[in-house]
Amino acid sequence: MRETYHHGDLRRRLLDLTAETVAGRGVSEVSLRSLARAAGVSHTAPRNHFGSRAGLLTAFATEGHLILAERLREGAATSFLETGVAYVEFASAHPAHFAVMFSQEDLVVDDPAFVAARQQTFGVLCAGVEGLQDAGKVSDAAAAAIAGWSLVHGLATLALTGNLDASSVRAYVAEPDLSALARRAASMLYGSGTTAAPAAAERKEV
Amino acid sequence: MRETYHHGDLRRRLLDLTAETVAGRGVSEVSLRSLARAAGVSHTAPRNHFGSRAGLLTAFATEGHLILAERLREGAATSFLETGVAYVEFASAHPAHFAVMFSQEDLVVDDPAFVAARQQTFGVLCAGVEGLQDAGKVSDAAAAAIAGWSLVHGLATLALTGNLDASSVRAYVAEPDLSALARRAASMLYGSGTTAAPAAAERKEV
DNA sequence: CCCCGATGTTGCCAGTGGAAACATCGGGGT
DNA sequence: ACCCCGATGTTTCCACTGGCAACATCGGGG
Repeated sequence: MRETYHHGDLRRRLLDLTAETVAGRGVSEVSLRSLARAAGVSHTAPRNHFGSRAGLLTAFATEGHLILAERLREGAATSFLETGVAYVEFASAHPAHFAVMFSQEDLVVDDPAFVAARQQTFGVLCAGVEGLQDAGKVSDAAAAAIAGWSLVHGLATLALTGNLDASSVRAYVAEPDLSALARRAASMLYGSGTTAAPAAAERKEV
Repeated sequence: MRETYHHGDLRRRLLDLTAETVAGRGVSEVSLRSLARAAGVSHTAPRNHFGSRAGLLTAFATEGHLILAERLREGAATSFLETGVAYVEFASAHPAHFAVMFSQEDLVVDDPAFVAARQQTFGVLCAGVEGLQDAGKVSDAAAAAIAGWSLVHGLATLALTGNLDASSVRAYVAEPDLSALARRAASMLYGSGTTAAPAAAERKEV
């Protein structure tokens, strides 16, 4: 009843080890050989599952997009603002996945599974913007889409890379909770139209 | 009258080769040895100038921050909106520098020169936000600072990593000019307070 | 004039990605 | 029930890289 022949699901184990390594020491420290050692297999075993280092990172990024799309759908059920908050919360909860997903470096960008998973993420975002447009809450839907996505993506990126902590901007933001900060910042963009009391908004996120 | 003893300014040459390599094939393809070969020197010559691969990338990132800070000062002379536009235009004009500056990976983050240069960038941004606050144009200066920086940083990041082109969001943005797109998106954030006719705003940028 | 530090070279080592040839396990077709 | 064959994993090899140590060279300043 073992899931695979010899190891017992080496593929799953390698993806988990990737998450640990990226979160702890950065994506550049991810090597097929070190992961193989950690999993107790020979140094070419990972190639049977991912083909190459880029293949491993692509599979990892694909996993990330599937999780993110699910989180965005949950947020979208509440409001477009919460969709953005969910975006930042995903980055905070899965920093390793987030870092790899958008690196576009060392990724097999035309991998079918990856492209499909990424399309799910984009699909939820675009659906949210269409909702705003239909409700007449924004005049320039294109700018709203780009601005909203850029804002949450930039906030997540800056927070994860430590640039928020290291900067003198830190003097402005005593806010330790990234979710609350995301809600405050995003409210500035859609403040009048989408939510009157952003800090009190209820959420169903895990 | 040669600037250096043997090569003629190997340091400058290596930084230029780094820009070419990062822009063309990604930061992971930057190796001290390949750059040394391209410069026609032995494989350890770069170590005399940068100490290590991380040292090279840190020097490269430092150079980027000095350029960015200068561009931001020019934009800040016009308006805070133009400061944000200048941020995106820098990323577009110097994609290699931008990618390395915020990677926080393979960087000697406590390098004094790097920290000082980064502080220049943050200083200009914070000064711009203080200007907005003093003018009473924003109520929540902290959120405004984070939101503004996040928006332009996210837009630049998404554009450079190709996620803007690859996504179905592309259906919304026929806008080929990244500067104009940045102005449209940023206008949504400060539209009422800082500029009435964003598209017509004059600029002194090069 | 000559010493010494900046600059560059040669040789070495360990770690890595990748490929080929081979071994093993066990499910499915017969 | 048997055995073939593909999935999984191993062994062995190569080229490239980062880093270190010992050495060579250049030329400005004491």
